[in-house]
Amino acid sequence: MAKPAKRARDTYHVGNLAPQLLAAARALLEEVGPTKLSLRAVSERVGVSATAAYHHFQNRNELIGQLAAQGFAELARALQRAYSNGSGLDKLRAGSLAYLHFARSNPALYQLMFGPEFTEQTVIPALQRERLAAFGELKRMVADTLGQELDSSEVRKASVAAWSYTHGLTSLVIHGLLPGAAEYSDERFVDRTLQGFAALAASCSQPAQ
Amino acid sequence: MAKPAKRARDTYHVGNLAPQLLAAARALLEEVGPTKLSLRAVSERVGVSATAAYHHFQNRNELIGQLAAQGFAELARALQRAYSNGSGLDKLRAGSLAYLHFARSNPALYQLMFGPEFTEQTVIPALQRERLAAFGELKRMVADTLGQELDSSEVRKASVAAWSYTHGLTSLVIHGLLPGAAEYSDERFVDRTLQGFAALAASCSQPAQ
DNA sequence: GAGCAATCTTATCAATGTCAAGATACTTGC
DNA sequence: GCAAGTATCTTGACATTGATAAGATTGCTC
Repeated sequence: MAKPAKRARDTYHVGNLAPQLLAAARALLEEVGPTKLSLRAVSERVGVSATAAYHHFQNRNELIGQLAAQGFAELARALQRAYSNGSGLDKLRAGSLAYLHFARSNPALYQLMFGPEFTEQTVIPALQRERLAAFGELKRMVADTLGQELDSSEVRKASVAAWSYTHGLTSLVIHGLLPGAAEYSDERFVDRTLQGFAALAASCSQPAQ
Repeated sequence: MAKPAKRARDTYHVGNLAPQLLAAARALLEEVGPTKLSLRAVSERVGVSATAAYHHFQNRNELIGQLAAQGFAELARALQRAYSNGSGLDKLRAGSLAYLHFARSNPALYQLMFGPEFTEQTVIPALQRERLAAFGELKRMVADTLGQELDSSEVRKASVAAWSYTHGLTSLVIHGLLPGAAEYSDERFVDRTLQGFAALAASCSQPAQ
């Protein structure tokens, strides 16, 4: 039986709060957008007081940092899956597709992951770690494609190039800066952009008439 | 002489406030970062009450929207200047350099320009206009390089590719996701990334052994 | 079961965006 | 010139939010 319950608050949460907060924040993030995620709204959704989160996270930045870290971990897994399932030369394209697909499925999370909240001072260790892990996954893909050492200068340069192009395209799509960003398919964006690169590369190798 | 000045507030600002607010906001933006720009701090810097801005801007979003629009206008000019000063095939590289240089000179502004604050609903007309103008400038550059019509499908695809790569690289550098983001030169980033693309393109054209 | 540490709540504060109402400066018709 | 009206600016206030401090509750340990 419950104790006398004279003044016992009937709403007293117990245990396992951090994961629940993260899950609620993750869901709320996509509902309200990356700039409007408030700790209070997250706490209310879990059914807990406004300050309970401070016993599990140092501050708001650590909570959204964990969210972003979680995002990078998922992105890395998606890349790995796509690459191992892809065939031949299409493997890198499959990686790009998976990258874009992840971002379009979690637009607010993606914006948070690359958002202005995390500077070199305010980045939390978990986020830094998952970031590097995701980039490492990409480097593995590139090294495999190029058939070169993972830490070679070639691989580093090509990885930055691949990441730049994919992240840039994704960022433009997510922000709605490209016409038809809402309805077009992932494949269309990726393939058209690859065609664009081919055209640029061709015009660079052979001087203009 | 001043009037009796019995209750006359000695701090009563007059005229030309909007440009002053924008200038102060622009400066403050780079000092405190794109997420911590408050209207009150801007107003205080100009020496005006906290709510004076509301007679010139509908809300905070419109003020920072004007800032972002201003940024795109400057970016377009920088691109144009670089392209017209460049020589031969280096013209596109000169454009990329100018783009990266602009962003590294105005990192907070750049993050604001591509930040999560402006969705398709909350974007103001001036920002939309300057965005399109800047992208138009890039399309002109690409059309000239390819020697094709400005509104051709080829040019559109190549422009998105060029913008994706440049924006992606810039974004990674600005956010400090690339090692040595602070000390390396613009040229180093751009040239190494272009080398990376060349390596990727080569490995795609000739199947792996 | 007493003591203790972890967890959760309530109360509170400072900062911020925003609105409403009043005060001040500029402009326009006469 | 000046009175009326409009644009501009200020004061005052409110709701929301991140954060801290202090007290209440729970579960663990001996």
